[in-house]
Amino acid sequence: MNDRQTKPKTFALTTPLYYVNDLPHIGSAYTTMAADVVARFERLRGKSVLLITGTDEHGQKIQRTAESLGLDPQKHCDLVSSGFDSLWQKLNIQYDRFIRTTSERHHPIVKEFWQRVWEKGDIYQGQQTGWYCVACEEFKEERDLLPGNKCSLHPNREVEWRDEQNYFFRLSKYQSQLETLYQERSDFIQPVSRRNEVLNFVRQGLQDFSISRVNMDWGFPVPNDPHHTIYVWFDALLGYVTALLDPDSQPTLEKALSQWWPIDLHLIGKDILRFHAVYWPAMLMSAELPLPKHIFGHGFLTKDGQKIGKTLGNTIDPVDLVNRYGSEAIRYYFLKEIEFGQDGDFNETRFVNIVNADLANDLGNLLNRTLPMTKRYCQGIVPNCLSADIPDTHPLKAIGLTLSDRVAEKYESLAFSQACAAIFTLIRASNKLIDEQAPWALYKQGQQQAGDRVLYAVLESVRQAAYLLSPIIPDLSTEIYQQLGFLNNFNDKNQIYEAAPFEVHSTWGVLPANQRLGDSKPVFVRLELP
RNA sequence: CAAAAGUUAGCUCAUUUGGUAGAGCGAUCGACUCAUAAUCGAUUAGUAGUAGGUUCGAUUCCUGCACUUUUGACCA
Repeated sequence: MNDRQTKPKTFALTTPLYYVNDLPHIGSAYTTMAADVVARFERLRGKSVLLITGTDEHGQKIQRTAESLGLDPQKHCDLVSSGFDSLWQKLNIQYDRFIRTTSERHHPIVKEFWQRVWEKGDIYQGQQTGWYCVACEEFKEERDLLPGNKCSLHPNREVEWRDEQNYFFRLSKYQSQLETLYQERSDFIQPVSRRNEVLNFVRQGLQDFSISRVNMDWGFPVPNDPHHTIYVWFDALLGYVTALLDPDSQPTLEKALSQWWPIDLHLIGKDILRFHAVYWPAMLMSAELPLPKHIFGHGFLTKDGQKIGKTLGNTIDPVDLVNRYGSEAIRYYFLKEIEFGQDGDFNETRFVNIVNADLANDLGNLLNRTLPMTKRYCQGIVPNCLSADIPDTHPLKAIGLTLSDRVAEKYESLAFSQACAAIFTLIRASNKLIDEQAPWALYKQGQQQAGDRVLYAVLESVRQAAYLLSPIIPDLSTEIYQQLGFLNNFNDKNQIYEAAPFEVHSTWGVLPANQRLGDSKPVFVRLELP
């Protein structure tokens, strides 16, 4: 504790700032749930945590989408942005900052950063020439065009020859610095497969990229040249910086970077890896600012083994999903059943089966079969039993003694699935112990102490499991804790560490003997198959 | 076309440095009754994509082929 006061441990992490071109999809929900789990885990072990999420709202695509809907761009952004926010509420995401790139505090930060890079000599005016597809809003390589100068994605539209002045960022200048970075900090980009992608890309040689657009005004003007608008990515990445500002502090780089910088972890989908692993560090090098510690690019989701896409019409609506099944089931499935980092599949039948098997049958029922016996044979209080009286070789205690360290290691490496697997070995062993020891028979035979030991060991194991699972299923863990007679609420982010510190509650044997138990009822109701 | 990753029980995945493969889910049978038809046990199944090579021995190393996925510069 003293150590904590003299040297406060902080942890800042981000989700992407989601583009408000459309309503949130399941992929955004997936990233955000994972980020929330990391944030909750770090808070649980006593760190000061800043979880940043938000929305990216500039760019021509937004402007055009708004127009097509007959809306003012800002109005459109407000609507979609609040859609993200309300989904995060439904999914029980405890973010600390929600940054919108259209917020007025963001502009001075972007301006100042631009200025800094400009003074470094890393921004220059150049000519962007090439075939431009208006529908894509992209310059196209000649080799990608269909016969007749048609865009391959929009075969009914001819591309246009553009020759425009743009501002460029000297990315090429940072090639060797970036390569050194990847070399010296091999865990900067995770997982390894993502790192290799980046290494390959960078090895091929980096070209400068344009960071401004003309004929577009939904964005920030380039300082001293208002005909140009700052390119949306340059603006968006800096949202991570603006988000660090305290609500009442001045929007300056110095203020923003004074407290939480550098970011410990950028959690992203693999589609935006390059922006975070190449452009972003180069921009920061140019501005002479410290770099984030880790970038983790997770995989994509498929549905029933098929790529998800609007054209296929097989999208998963996260709002619909959470309305039908609740946040706990969804959080659990995506974190437990999908190897974080790899691509993963969502199949509704499988989802229901897994969640029922683990949360209702194994975990929920374990508590629900034990509490009634405790009521009947122990007057509704935790059996009068000391952990010290239970040998370390006891089948549950033996697992529980090393579980905390193993699980913490898994959470730290973002191996959520493996964390769950480790915890569930304890839960399954508990169900097994009850069957083998048959405490109801022990009590009927008058063997009170033997029965008490069984029930204590099981209740304590459920408690430990609930505690360690709380970053993933906080509502369920809270319900379990309360049925065990605790008052803790795992959603109370400012007090959970003080009330139930990790060093104590993550270990086995802390359930107080004679504690009065709460009311018992199933903590997780089985889901119906679709 | 090029590069990278992958192809292990019906499904989702594990198998630190090569010694004939494991878990969860599902299925079948049995046991028990404290419990949310829950739990426990047993069974089930894999010539580890394919064809070769190195080796006493390869899922694990090398090569060819097939299939899947990703990347190949500004698509959040």
